[in-house]
Amino acid sequence: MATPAHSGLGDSLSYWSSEPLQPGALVRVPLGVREVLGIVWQVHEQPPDGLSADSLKPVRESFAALPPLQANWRALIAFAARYYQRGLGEVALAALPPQLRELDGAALLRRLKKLDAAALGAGVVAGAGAGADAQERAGAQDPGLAPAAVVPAPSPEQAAVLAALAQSTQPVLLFGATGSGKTEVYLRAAQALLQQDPQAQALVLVPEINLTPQLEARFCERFGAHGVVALHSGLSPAQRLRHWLAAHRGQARIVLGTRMAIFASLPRLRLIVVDEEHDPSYKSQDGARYSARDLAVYRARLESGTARCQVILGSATPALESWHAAEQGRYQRLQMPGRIAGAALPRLRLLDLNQQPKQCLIAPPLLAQLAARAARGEQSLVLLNRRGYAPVLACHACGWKSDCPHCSAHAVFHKLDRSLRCHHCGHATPVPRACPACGNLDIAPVGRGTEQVEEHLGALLAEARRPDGSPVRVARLDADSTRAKGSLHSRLAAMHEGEVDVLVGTQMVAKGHDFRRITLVAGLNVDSGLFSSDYRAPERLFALLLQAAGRAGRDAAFVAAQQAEVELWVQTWYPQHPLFAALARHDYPAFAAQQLRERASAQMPPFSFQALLRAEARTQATAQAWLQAAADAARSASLPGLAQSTLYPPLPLTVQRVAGVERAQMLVESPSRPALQAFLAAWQPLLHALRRQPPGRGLLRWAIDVDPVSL
DNA sequence: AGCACGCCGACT
DNA sequence: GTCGGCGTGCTC
Repeated sequence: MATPAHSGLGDSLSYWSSEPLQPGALVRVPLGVREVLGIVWQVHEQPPDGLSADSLKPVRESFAALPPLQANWRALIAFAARYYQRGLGEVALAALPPQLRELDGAALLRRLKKLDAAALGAGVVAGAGAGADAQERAGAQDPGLAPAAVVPAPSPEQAAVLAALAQSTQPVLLFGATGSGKTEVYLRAAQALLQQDPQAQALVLVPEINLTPQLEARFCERFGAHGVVALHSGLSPAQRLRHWLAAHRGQARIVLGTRMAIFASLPRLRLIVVDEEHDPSYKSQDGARYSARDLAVYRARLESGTARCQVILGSATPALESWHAAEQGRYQRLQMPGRIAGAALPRLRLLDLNQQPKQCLIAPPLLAQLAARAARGEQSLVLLNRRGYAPVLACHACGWKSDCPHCSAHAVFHKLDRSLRCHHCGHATPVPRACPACGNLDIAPVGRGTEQVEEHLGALLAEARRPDGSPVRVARLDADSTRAKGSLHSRLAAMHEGEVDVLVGTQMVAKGHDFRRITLVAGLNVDSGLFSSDYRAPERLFALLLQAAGRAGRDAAFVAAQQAEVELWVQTWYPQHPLFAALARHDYPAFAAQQLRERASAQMPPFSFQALLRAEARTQATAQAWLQAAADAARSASLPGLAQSTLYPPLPLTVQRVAGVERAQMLVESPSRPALQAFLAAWQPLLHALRRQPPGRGLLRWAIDVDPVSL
């Protein structure tokens, strides 16, 4: 009747209970020597499939104070487990707040009482803990749906989209330029639905934890803080449990979160928003490798069985998969091409590096622009997708390079703390005085990172002045500079206050942040995105540059007052590349059409479906041998779906070794999703068995990645 | 996945 | 003599 967190064993285990239990009820059951949390999945009158009644252990206790997990939630979990080829119990239990696993019935009851008392104190919900009761009252009290004082009137574009949303019965792809006011559409769509149904709940997903606070602020401002909770891995275990319970008991009307929030228990879910739906962070890279965006679409359809549940995928640069679905009519496309209040879209300025002095990090015309804009009190954003000072340190005498001892990658030179750090495994060593191989003192950094750009800009702009005559300030924003808690916030605040004129950073700076005085965005090292072996690289580059460009010129009044030229500068050796032509016109549809033509002719996703079998072992040969054995086993068993699928040869990953572990993978591709699914489902038990046999001996881990986003 | 048991190297 | 390394196997 319950499902503990297994992988090798069947999907569910059976227990007996003297009390009647409902499907979805949370229980504690004995498993081996310990007692674990389980979910009642099915209730049988007789012990199922050959189990005798006396071989069953009893359910220790059930959490009667909590309403059971609903059928729709269980269906979502079951689908995710099946589709992504993982154990049911693993997916189900990973979807629950970890602290729930530690609590017994009495402790949970205490927690619920405390929460209800606190809520009562705050004048919110007076639930006694019994689920339906709590949900009734949550709805009846309508926590915080009073609109706040200043609600902007929707623009004509927003109004048209909202009208279309009200009629729509399909998943909606909201294709809106950066700065077109998509968030306002989410807010109003949520408001409309929540007002229609006093118990309805909305789920809003964002790609990164960093983006939740500002979105939370927007929603709280509009709806009041009571009914709004966040759900992401940055919360403390206690907060996470509290917020999860609020959602599960129907007290939270709006749940904001990262990809994991797609599994939140929401008994009255009526709206799902996936903001920046193209963002690769929606694809989980460990455990069950699910796509929160794809599950959002599935979940909305599931919920629609009971009542209307709308799903909105929003982006200025949709994933090609989503764009293709809209072209085919599976999704309804709604557009907001203009920026609110008539703000201009940045003009593209390509800097041909062939025409510039050799080895220059920042071409003179760009440097002049940065100085000129700072002099006028305008801000600039400089984007470079590499942390550290230089990606590698090298000895020119003997050819030594600062390789990580545990990974097949260079250790990055960080000048600020004089360390060599591997960005794959975290291994760090002090920078050597001399070449460790030949003793030569002349070892030098090769290539550039954000630290170096910050340093050089500081030096190059030393003579430049701001309007008040003070020196120009350069700051850096990347994972290193924001490691300390709260430092991201303080750096962003400094940027907002206008204390910083030029902000150098990794793609972190491109996301979401609303800086009013930015008029120039520059991309320094973008060419790797043009010719990468990863076929999704151009898509990602286009999205990154357009998203970064979207940071500039958001405040139309400021731009007008400054008479500023809002520009996106890109340094490249290939200015004639077609990607830039589409970028110059901000023409995502043309770019997407061109990319989709290429994908179609090469039979790549979304025109084919892929899965990866990944293996990790001490040696590359072991990993590959196991993958080969897996392929051989599949062929000799002629598994279903195999005839319509292609198994490619095992290959090492691009970064072959990480933290001393060799990694290899094998691509499976099929023009038919059902065929691929059938094949994977039949393959999985073979893989489990193969793990035990000779080729699997040295294997450390294996996993299937369905719909992988990086190869 | 946890978490036991179980059999071989460096420490109080 | 133990502490503990992770290989192997089990969980209704």
